Amino acid sequence: MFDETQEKIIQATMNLIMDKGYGATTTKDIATKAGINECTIFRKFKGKKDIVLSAMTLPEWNPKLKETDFSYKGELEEDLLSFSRVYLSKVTPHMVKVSIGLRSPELYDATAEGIMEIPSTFKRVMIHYFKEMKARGCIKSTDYEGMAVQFLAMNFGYVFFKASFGDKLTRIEQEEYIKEGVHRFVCGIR
Amino acid sequence: MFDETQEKIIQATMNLIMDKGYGATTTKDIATKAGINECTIFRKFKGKKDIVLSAMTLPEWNPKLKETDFSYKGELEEDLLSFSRVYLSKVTPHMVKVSIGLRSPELYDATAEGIMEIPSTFKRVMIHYFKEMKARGCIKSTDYEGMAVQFLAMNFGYVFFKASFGDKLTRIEQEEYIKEGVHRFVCGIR
DNA sequence: ATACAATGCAAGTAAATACTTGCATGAGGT
DNA sequence: ACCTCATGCAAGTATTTACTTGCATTGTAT
Repeated sequence: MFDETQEKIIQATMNLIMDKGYGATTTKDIATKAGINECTIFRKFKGKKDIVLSAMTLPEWNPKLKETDFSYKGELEEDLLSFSRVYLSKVTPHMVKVSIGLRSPELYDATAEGIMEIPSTFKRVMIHYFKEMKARGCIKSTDYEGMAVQFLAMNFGYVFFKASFGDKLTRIEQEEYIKEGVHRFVCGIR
Repeated sequence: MFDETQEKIIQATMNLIMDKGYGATTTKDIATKAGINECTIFRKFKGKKDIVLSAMTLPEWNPKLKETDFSYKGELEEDLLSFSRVYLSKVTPHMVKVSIGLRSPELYDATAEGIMEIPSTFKRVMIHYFKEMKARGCIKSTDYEGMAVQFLAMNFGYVFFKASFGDKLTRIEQEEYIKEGVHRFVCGIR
């Protein structure tokens, strides 16, 4: 799909975007970081925007979340823990930084819908799961959407904090956070 | 502190930053939105950056959260609900948009510490509260930090989603979200 | 009325930046 | 050995943008 040079350019571009944002990333920056000449960028891509658009075709920079990524076997705590792990394997601090760095009028149209897809899918899957578990009598409330958004927020919040503040806000590790967090969440809905 | 013209400029600048980010906001944009001439900006402020720095001296654009903003009377659900309300009165979708729009290398040093202050204070207050409630026997776990971060994430996540997606991800209203969410959280820790 | 402070207006400057072009060079395949 | 293709290099262009300046105008307080 992309040759070596193009990959170096994409890599450099996305790393710079994570740091400084799209607008503040110059093509000169990109060339330096990629170890190539600036004009090579324009021989390989139509323009600066095209680099990002190309990156978006790669799962590395634009992970997709499908309903089929989730599986469960009917045990609340175990299932939710697995949902968290799937979510956090896609929505990494890395990806959060990218999607914030991409916020720019020139890119808004191209990226906006894609960015909402992951939380949207996750919410949908969760609602479906909660409904099923309610039917089986494992859950007390019928506030499916509320539970789904709360569970999503609990997971996303953690990643966002790690992306923004590193270990400065909390040193709790991801696995520990979700283990304890999911446990409390399950106690709350059971 | 600031005269009428300066306030118009600050208002226009911050609104544009919420939309497009600091880097993409031009002084021409600001002048147009404020209904003034571009050169007036530079008569009133040292430069573009100075507008933002001036805005940061106003509570409207840089809300502070103090430990004394929180009060409680020892009833878990009631207290946590009140904590949520205090948090959400400061961290509005508005403010989330501002702090994301401010992400820019030129402003990083000036804003970075301030941005972490609110979650940091909130976490500290929560940990203190949970410790006290544990001592009173109202809570089972001793994972104070985990509970605090989870509670923070639950609140922040909701605001962030509203800021990013409006009502497109969920139409649940804030008050309903925290009422149900806090209730489940309390069941989870009690 | 007069003085003064604030602002508009028009024109301009210097720097940054995305993007271009013509030519030289060098490595790999045939 | 030769050809081709990718890339480096150097120079350049057009545009945008933060910021400046000199002068005209207006509103307000004395």
